[in-house]
Amino acid sequence: MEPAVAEIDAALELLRSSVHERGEPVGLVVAPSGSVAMATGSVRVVVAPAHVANVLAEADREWRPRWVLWSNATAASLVATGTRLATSWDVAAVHRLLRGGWRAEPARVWAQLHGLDHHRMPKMGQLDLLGGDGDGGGDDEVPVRPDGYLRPEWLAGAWADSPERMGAWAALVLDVAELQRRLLDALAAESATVAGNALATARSESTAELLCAELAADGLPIDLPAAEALIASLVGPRAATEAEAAADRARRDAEVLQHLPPGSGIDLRNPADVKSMLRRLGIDVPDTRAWRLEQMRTVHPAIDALLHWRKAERIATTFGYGWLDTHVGADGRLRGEWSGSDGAAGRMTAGAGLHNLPSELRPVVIAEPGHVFVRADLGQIEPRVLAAVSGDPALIAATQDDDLYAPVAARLGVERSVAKIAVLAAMYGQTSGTAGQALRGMETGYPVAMKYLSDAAQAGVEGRDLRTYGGRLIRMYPVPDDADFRAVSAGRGRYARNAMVQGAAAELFKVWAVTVRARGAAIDARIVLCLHDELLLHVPVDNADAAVQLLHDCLAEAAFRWQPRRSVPVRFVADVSVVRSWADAKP
DNA sequence: TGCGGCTATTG
DNA sequence: CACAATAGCCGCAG
Repeated sequence: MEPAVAEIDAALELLRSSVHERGEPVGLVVAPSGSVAMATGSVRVVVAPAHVANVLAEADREWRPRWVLWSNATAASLVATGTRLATSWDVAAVHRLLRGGWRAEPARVWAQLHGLDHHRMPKMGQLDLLGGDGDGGGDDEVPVRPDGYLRPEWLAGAWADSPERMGAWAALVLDVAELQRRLLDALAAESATVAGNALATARSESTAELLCAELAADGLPIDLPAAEALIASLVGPRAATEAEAAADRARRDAEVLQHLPPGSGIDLRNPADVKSMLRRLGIDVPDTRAWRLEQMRTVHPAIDALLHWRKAERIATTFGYGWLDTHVGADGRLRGEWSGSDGAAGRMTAGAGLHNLPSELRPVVIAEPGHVFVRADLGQIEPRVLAAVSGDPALIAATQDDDLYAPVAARLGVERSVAKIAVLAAMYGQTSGTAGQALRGMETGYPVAMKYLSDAAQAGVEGRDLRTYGGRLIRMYPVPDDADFRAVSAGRGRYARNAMVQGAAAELFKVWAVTVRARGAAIDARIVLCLHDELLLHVPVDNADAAVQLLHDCLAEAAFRWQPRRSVPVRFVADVSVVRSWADAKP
């Protein structure tokens, strides 16, 4: 039974006052039907699908609450019906921040917050053979069972069966967020240097999930005819039938095979075959990767042909017509799945080739009529982040330069190129080659930063968990007994060393991204791509200059918010350009 | 059918 | 290939 409109208005007014007067966050859930439930500590309201867009738009604009969501699936369903929220507390994102890993469904989050074994969570339809109630007992209308676990029926969707249940589900997510907030407070109390800003990270990571939902829905503008033409130029016209596709494949293969004795039966797609082919040509290589074969292009014509074949084959299989058909809509938008934080260090990831699009294909990423791209990438983000998180005074001083490697080279007394290798080697844990000599200079020149990195590596080797500057848990595990101990633990050391830098960089990047998202709305600047240290905005032509300024201003704001207690702040720089095609931005 | 290895691409 | 990621194809185990 639906409440009368007057009742809803009265309830919304109560909700508004709890947000306005007490600054309360609002739990928000969306049922499959499109109905929405909202809850504060004292008020619950359910809104029918027809009114959701209007009610949420006004509430978001007028009340500005922090919306509490179970996950970005909620944001995705809202975006699908035209609602974009300003800020959120994403329980799944915060769970990943607090505990590492990827899985963060409500049942698991709830169990772990309450100290319950998540391996023993009740499942749907499970009979309790020890004689208890099969459904866990207690009141079905309450989401929590007497044993403390959430009801599997509710988790499977029964929460949406009635307005009362929806209200309870929205109230529950609010309780979960409060428990998470307390854990973050405790974290800050126990380790002010490492996780003092974990609460801020929780907020920016949450809002980044809203951004991900929008990125997935909006997509990246592609000139579809240009893309078809480009692919055709690389692998030929689109095959009409399966047989035609096979013939095209055979024709490409023949370009390589013609350089070999006939009937040698080489499968170019089988690396072992290719390797034995090379051996018959008198070439012995440990593997057949392109960088290794590159130097041997002139040794035998088959090698050059093979490398060309590999290039075309990649377009044909991964970035060919099938890719266009699957991921580019009729509206010319390339859409992929977005994740706000991957399992390791917390970078954003994307599917559909959005993060590994070959540079050859970038020319077809073209702004829509009346629009331009404003592209910005952060300069030398990782060493600057290392300066910030380690607090190394000399490295912080180096960040004041537009080119951080220039003062580093001066301090080490080496060429700039050597300084760059040394800094990167320190962050990645490289010890071999030319890096070794330069690294010794780093030890004396930047001891604080180097100790930060070696402490991280040591923790990794010993299997001790770490937290990034923003509070993300980097889970480390003991090296298994049967493993090659030295090799595996060295790998763990490199992984840990890098995760602390890459993870912190990802956190700063997301603060920047959500700041741009928020401030950019006023000039219709939409983020259409996030690429680890790069933002691509799609902007009306007339607002391009404003967007350039916006990107710089938001970086300054993000850097300030991200490193709140530094008396000498690290300087971050962005290279910004206005372009019609993404390819035009390439330096 | 799922998984590890190899390969290619990106930051 | 020093760190991270997605993705496709191959051979092999089950």
